[in-house]
Amino acid sequence: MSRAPTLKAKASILFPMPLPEPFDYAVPDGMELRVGDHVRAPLGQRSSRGVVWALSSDDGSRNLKSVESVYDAPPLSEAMIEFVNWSARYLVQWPGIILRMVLRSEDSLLPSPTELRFEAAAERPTRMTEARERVLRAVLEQGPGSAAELARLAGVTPGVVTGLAKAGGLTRIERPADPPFDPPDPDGPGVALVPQQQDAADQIRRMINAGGFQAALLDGVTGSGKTEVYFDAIAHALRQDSDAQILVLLPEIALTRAVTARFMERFRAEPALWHSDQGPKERRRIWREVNENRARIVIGARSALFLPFQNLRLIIVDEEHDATYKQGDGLHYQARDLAVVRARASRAPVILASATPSIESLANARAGRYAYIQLPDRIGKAVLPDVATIDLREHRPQRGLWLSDPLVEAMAETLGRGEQVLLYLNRRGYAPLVLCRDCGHRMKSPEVDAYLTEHRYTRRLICHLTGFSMPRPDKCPECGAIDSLTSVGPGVERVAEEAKARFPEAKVEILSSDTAHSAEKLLALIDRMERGEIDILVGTQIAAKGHNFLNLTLIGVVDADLGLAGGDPRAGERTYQTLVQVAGRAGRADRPGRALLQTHDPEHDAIAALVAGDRDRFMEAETMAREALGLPPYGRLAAIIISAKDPSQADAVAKDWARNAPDADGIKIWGPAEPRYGMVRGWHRRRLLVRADRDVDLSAWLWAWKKNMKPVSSVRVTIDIEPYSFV
DNA sequence: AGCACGCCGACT
DNA sequence: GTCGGCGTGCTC
Repeated sequence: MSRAPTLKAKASILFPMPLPEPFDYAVPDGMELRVGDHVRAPLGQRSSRGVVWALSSDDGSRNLKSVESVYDAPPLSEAMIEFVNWSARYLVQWPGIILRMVLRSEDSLLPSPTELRFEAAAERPTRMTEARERVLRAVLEQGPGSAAELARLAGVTPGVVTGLAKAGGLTRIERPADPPFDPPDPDGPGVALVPQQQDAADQIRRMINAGGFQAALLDGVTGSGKTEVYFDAIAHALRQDSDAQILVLLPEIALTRAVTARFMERFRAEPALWHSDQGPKERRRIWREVNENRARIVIGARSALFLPFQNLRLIIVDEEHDATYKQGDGLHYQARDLAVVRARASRAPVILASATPSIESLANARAGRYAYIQLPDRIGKAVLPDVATIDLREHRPQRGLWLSDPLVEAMAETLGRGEQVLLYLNRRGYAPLVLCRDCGHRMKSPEVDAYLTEHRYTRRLICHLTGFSMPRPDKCPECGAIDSLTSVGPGVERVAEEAKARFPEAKVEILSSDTAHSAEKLLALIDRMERGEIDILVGTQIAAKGHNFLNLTLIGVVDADLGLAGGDPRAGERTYQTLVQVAGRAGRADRPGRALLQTHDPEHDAIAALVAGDRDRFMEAETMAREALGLPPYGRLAAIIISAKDPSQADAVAKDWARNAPDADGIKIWGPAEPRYGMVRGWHRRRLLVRADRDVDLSAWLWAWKKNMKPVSSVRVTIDIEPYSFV
């Protein structure tokens, strides 16, 4: 008589590491495991955190190690696992690399630690001292606080606070250090939608009602009220499913304080705000709260895509065209595209919103893959500004100056009316290049192939790529000539200097990532601009986004040609989008604004279309150019970046990859070539570019290629799907 | 990613 | 004689 073998359970565990596949472990007797559970398991000499990727029965053919322990936390959802698997395959990365993006918060699986705080007690202790008196005053003024906080406020040692508490003068309260998020209220105060907004909102409501995945492009000009429309969508999603989670992706998180306030007002609860420079405590809190489905509305930068949502019912990607959605180092990904993947895995709708949609999204909308929702008109009296060009060939500023006469005249008029001016130039610092007049030596960054930018305010030369910086030397490091170094080209500091010289009475300020390096600094500057304490604001990219400067009526674009040149097929589109955004800053109130673009090429499609206010014409021209070249979305691109300390080794490996590419129809390989920054931090880089027809499964082909190549230690190979910069 | 193993230079 | 540099290889 044979006994059925007792089949034990086997768990495949994925670790957040670059391992090629999940590893198998025995499930010990009595351990209950679900797919998605967070576990610890022995890996080599150590114990590592991982996730149960699959469960099956163990045939006993291999001697497996056992799972060590299970975390008492909700498992990752099936949708999450599907998302990780799918994006790993798409991005040609081991799944553990993607999982590492998910498990970024160290101790968020443990219960929230508690912190001890003290509040005023009902009665005073019998023994009072001067120090205790001060502590009590601090509590009454400031409310409850930790011993350290109260001690600092009262100017005593923390011992006094705890002593007073022991004596009965204070009550101890324990509370979680990571306070839970309150549920949002879909019926908070909202703005009544105008008919065109209502139409758009109804379309999105129908998508939500239908359930399941669908993508939509919400195409609305600046000021058309897109935000109210997606607020309505969020409210609707919350009403349909009281446990729904909603993700709102934004490109520039530093600018979301104002947005956060709007969310708080509309939904009567704090939204979770996720971005890269949020402190570890807040990250831990948000990760846990998202995982336990208490953080219901999450506003985040691109990495919020990897948060462990349990019941994601709606994704909104605001300013979907924005280039910052493309992650450029470490893991290369395009958050807008992965948002669509994530929505599909979650069987939920995704809304891509923009006033200047990307060519990719427009093409998807035209082809019917995305629903196309338009908001053609500005709300209220605000009108789009008048856009005109100033031909720099005709109105050349004097040597070393950057503002043409017509622009200066327009500034004088505007300031004379008591209105504000924004000068836009996407270049930080004083000058983008410093060179020696005697020997022609150009000041370069030591580890990269890039020029140093002069910052006059700090009197330093800075590399914007590596962060390297040095004091501005007074003699040429090459030929030793004294005072021969000269600053070439304009940066915002230099333009501000010129504006000050032209308008000595005006209050001039600079808005760039150097002057607004913290959210507070940025808000303070924006605040002063709004209150009219600044007459001329000189700003970079950072000034182009989402503020309402009601008294701003003139935008001067110092160099509208920046970015139009070069081999980047997206340059024209990006310039156009930025110019529309910048121009859209003017005349948001009932006062019409105008924008003046200084250019050497007024006939260029992007500039001409902007002046004509004819976006469709511009997009049409760009789309046709891309189609003719077989570039995205009419073809697929991938870059293989090979880097090594030894340049000849980089060359050899790059050539080896090129030689060993699998044969396939509809695929073409260019290179190896040296990219723009051919050397970064001592690593020499080479690049292969792959173009594939639309119907080719480029990821599958790249996988075959990658598996065919033997990894060479000391040489790094990175694959970048849909690269953005390949000039 | 970690971590151990391994094979060559300057130290008590 | 040994401590330790980081190149190479493995982890169910």
